[in-house]
Amino acid sequence: MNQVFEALAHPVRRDILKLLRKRAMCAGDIAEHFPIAKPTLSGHFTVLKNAGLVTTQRQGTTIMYHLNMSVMEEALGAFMALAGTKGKER
Amino acid sequence: MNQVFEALAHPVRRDILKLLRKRAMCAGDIAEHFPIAKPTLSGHFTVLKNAGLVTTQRQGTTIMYHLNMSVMEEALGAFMALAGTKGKER
DNA sequence: ACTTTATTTCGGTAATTGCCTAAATAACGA
DNA sequence: TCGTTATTTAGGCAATTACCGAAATAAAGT
Repeated sequence: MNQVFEALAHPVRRDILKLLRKRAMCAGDIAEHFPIAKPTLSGHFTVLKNAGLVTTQRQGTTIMYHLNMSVMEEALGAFMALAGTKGKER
Repeated sequence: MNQVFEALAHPVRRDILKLLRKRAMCAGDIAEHFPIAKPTLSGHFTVLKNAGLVTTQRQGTTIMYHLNMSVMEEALGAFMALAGTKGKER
């Protein structure tokens, strides 16, 4: 869980997650949304992957990045425990 | 909000918040819960304070640290927006 | 004014992070 | 197999972070 919080600490990584919330995307498509070099983004992908927040799936020459919702939910739960919120009742 | 996520990235800082969730505490009392030097903890306090997650209030020689619930809730909201959860309906 | 207690600031070091360009790898089509 | 496209890995650098011990500051009691 520590790796998750560390991954969330960088604004670009949070923006990547926000993009992937809509749909899975390949590295190149994601790169078009940011003014930083692709190798730098690749490093961010690695951080997100190691945290379990995204999964990858190669499709030919491209690699699709998927948001891992279950880990997102887990992190949300951990955060709520921290904030003192009882849970996500509805 | 970025400062909040950065503050949450360190496990010791998250543990400090967890402690303060129960009750406000002074720096010395908090220090007893961690095997690290007081100047190091003082640095963590500064990070939490700059993020707005805690507030301080001097009482004589001691300084009380209070959890700032409103900022915690804000952060929780930002996290939920990230996770795609609609909100904290109940 | 001096001492004690609580906490921070200072000065320094080792490790990590974030970024880049250049080079390597992977998959594909001609 | 050669060239093209997509992405990662390697190498390097500047800035930041996390930590410590020593010194400074703040408040209070004697």
